[in-house]
Amino acid sequence: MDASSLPLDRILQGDCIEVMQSLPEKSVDLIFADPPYNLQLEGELWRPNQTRVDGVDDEWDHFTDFAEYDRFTRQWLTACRRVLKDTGTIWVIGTYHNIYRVGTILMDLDFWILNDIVWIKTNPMPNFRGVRFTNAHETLLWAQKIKGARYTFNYQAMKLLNDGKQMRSDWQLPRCVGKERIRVNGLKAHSTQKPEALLYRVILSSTRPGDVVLDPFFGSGTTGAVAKQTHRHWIGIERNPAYVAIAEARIAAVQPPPLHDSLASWENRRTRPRVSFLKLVEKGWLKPGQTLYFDSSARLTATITPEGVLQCNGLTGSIHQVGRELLHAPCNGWLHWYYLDEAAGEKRPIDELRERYLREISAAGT
Amino acid sequence: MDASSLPLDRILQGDCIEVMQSLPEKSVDLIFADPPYNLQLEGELWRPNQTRVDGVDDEWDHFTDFAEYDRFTRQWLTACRRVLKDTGTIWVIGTYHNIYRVGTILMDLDFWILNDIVWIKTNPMPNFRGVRFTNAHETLLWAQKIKGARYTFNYQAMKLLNDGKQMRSDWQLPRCVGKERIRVNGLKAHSTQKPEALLYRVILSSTRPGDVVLDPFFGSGTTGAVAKQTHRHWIGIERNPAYVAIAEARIAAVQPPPLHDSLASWENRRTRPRVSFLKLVEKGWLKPGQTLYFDSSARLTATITPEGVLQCNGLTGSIHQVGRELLHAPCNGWLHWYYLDEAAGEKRPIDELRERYLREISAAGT
DNA sequence: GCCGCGCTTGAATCACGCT
DNA sequence: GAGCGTGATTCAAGCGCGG
Repeated sequence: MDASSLPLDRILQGDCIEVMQSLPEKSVDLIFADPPYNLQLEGELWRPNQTRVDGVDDEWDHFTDFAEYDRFTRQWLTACRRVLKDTGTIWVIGTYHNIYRVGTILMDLDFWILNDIVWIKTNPMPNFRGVRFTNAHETLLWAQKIKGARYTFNYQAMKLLNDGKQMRSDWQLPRCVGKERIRVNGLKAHSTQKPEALLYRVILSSTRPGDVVLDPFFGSGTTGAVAKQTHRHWIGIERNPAYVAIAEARIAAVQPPPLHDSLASWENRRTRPRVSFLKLVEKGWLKPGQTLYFDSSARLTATITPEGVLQCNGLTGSIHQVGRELLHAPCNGWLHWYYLDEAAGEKRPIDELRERYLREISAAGT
Repeated sequence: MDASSLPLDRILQGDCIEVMQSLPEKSVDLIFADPPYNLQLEGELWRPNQTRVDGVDDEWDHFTDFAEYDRFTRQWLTACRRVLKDTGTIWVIGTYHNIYRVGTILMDLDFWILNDIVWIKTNPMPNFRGVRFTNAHETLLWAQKIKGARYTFNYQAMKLLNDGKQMRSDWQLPRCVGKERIRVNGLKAHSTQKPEALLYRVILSSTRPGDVVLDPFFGSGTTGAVAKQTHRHWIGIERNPAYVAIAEARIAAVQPPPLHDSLASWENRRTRPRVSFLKLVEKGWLKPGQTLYFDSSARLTATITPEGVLQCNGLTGSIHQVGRELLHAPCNGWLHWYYLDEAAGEKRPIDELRERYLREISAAGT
């Protein structure tokens, strides 16, 4: 099989080590791997209200000892290394049960760690017995195949995702719950489905549109869904046919938005102009005296001044500053204020006007 | 040297492996270790006898470095294991450069990880070149010497420190800056001085007053300062005489507050005396033959026997055992059974009688 | 339609001391 | 050291229901 025969945008059913060995070498740009954690749970766990916790006891998470887990880890990481392009990078997620062993083996196989990232869960499961600290995070390792090689890092896209400040190594995101969690007959389809927001940061930060993303432990297919959503190619490998079916249906339902007006198109365009809110007033798209609505609320409103700042309950400041006061937290005003679109008769986010402005000046420049 | 000759509240100048080997075994309750990790700059610290071979290729050199670091790590962790009591625990702090190797070796030496904690820095150094995520955290591993052994975790003290909710594995604390940072002639006395708030959580969570805390990489002495402040004994080991002098002066200046009115004192529900249900019958507060009501229900009832156990539908057992049968789940009987208070004409929880009993024996003891 | 309340649930290495 | 009896212990979200 040569590089041209790479099976793109498909799920390959089978053992990930064997399947990867059958793929052409140096052919994928990114690997995201969510391997078994080797949790080693013993006995039952009860909540204080006398209900039982439905823990992870899947067959795929059973290993006899550390040596077997290490051998397995070394094998699949070696296979990953072979299919990665020399400029490629790999992400691996885990908890203290396995991530220290994975990190050591990554280093031993000459991967070069670029960052470790902690996914801080806003809604972790508590420690019901009060005998340890609440396990409220998981760890992601990001490593490049070859130390010193060129790699993709979309600094500006990450900065925009983080309110205009550099993205840090701590990511606060909720667990995968609610509508996003896939259920079959009311039961969770996969015991460890990851949130799409997590994969969104992974894929957006370290690939470009059109790149190939491989996930050797595909599970419910979150990696494929987000890759498709962000206009990346994807390859999934999954042993369990039931998971394959679930992931296929899930990804088929994804309708990617147009590439050009999403963060997904943001490569390292460090020169992307920042837009002053005043520009929108100067364009006449918003007018002094006009009302803006915070988070689409009918009650929280502000008035635009001729200087392009907001007035709200005696408070005057930028869209970010006023938003910050209302939220009592850091605030990217572009993402919180809405204006009344009279033609449509509905509220629209002002961020759409920023995008429109950027398209205009971009068109003028070409 | 036997346990009685443990050199408490002192700094021992020397190589930590040798010094620990000279201490009595199974003698300390807690170890906090902040080991060096930068191989290239600090290699001499852990391989005094090694000579570097010129002309080796990168791969060999690279392997040699990891192997040497691992050997050093295994040596000092083995020495730690020897001096720890069987009920003892150890904390190790590091970054992605070393913590994955440390974690693996900890596990290989049969330490049992209790938690990994991420110290999220509220004021990290930015990534000036914009080529990675801002490195905004460090990792602490907390492990016990022997899996399944009893260990100290002051759950309630931690909960109080965290606004009444259980403490999580993510700790947001600033770096050591400002007045706390020790300076000599305007320069940092130690390049990696840890904040006292970090050690406060470590020591408070996992030791009791009077326990012995050992720090094999004592540096500027933060561990000793916080241990003294919280009425724990401490032992510091440090190679560099300049650091020893700084730490000694620093700790001498610490004035511990009274123990009793701080979180540093140690009391919780787990350690108060257990009450046998029979005691309430002996006191005459409940009588053989009397009826108890489960969860205040009128239907589920039980009869007290002279032996202080319950009879319920042919079932006989303790308040916990019978409750367990009724609930089909683990049950703390104190919180589920009610008795009829004839004077008040209403049902009252039997836990109130336990509280009354505890007050009586507490008053009698003083 | 909105609000508030109650129920459910989650990658979890989840007790401890006395006999 | 094993067995056994006592008894300590939960947070954020989503969802459904009733007012």
